[in-house]
Amino acid sequence: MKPNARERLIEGTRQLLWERGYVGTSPTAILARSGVGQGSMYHHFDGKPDLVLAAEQRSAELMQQQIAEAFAVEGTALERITGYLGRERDVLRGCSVGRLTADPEVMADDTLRAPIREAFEVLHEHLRRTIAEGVAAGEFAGDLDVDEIASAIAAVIQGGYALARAAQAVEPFDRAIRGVLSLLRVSAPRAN
Amino acid sequence: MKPNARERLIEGTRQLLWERGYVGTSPTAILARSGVGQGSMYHHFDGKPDLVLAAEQRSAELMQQQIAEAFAVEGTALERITGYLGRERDVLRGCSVGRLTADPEVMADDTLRAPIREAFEVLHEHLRRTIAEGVAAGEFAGDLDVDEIASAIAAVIQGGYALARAAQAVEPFDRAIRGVLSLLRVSAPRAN
DNA sequence: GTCTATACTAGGATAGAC
DNA sequence: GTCTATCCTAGTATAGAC
Repeated sequence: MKPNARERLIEGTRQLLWERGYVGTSPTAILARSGVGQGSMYHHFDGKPDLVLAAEQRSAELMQQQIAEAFAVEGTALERITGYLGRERDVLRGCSVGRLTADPEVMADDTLRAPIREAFEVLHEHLRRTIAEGVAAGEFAGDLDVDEIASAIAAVIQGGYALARAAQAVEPFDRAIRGVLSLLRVSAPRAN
Repeated sequence: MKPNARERLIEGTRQLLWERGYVGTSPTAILARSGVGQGSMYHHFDGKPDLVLAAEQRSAELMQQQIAEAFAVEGTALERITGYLGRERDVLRGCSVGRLTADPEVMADDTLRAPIREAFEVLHEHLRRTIAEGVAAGEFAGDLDVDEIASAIAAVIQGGYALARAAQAVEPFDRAIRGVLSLLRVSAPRAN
């Protein structure tokens, strides 16, 4: 029961976009990666942008699933945030969604940019809500701006990938994550 | 006295790399941007990788200059860090050095990766030292790991660009910066 | 639906004139 | 040193057979 051509094209394109971005992803490479022929691709999709959009939507969907799962667990706010940040990640590969922010073709086209924007909005909303709960529970300092902290945490993840890739080592990513978590922890009202 | 062809090729390539990355930067585009002819390019450089390396080195050099300037000012540790984070930046354009971490061709080649790695090392070192001074001066909590905080701050900058580009708005970048600074401030020993 | 054949443009580099 | 002409391959898409 091998997956159908359409599915394989989406997944092949998704992988290539993740590794090489929009310009770096050629139809020829997609066909080779997906193991289908030229005609099959143009039967299922209008062309490269159409196929890319489908692949982006898939990546965004997967990211949103992982976010939902990570934040659905029981625990304190700090535990849930720590859990999401500590998820198993192929750090040197980076983020399949964040990678696309580097592509001018994607950023310049509102349709192609939408899945990226939405995935980050969903992450921000989960972080925001969790941080607000933590503040309410006295876990974090009450004078923190929840949107600012949420953006800082999301940025640490994305930027952590960049630092790690530059060093070709996972350590800078892990350090950055531990750093922001230690700041969050230390921000706790003196009660603790 | 227009700049010579060599200089214009480096600057044109630097701009294109910044916008479009390695695969997205074609010799043809470089020539158009630089206003020189084909022969001129292959006279001064061995080919695309050689020219790209020169352009990368220029970007890394500029980044290191800006870092040195920002951290050379008088002030508390927090003021110097805030100063660097608040530097004037074309946020939606992103980081000319960080952009290249997305390129597999650059990351896979140690020579092409070196300028990126070094620029981030220099930034890390300045942040690390400044944070250590802040801890010594009682500005920040003493139980913070300076390397972790330095990595977190560097990551917020790079990740902030990604968030801003995804939203096509500067606000997420600014929020992330304010967020990490507020955590740093709030981490201060209760003395304040 | 999927394949192969074909077409056209652009990427990347060389040769040789000036 | 710089330019134009030329070359070959790969990117992107269409046509039409099976």
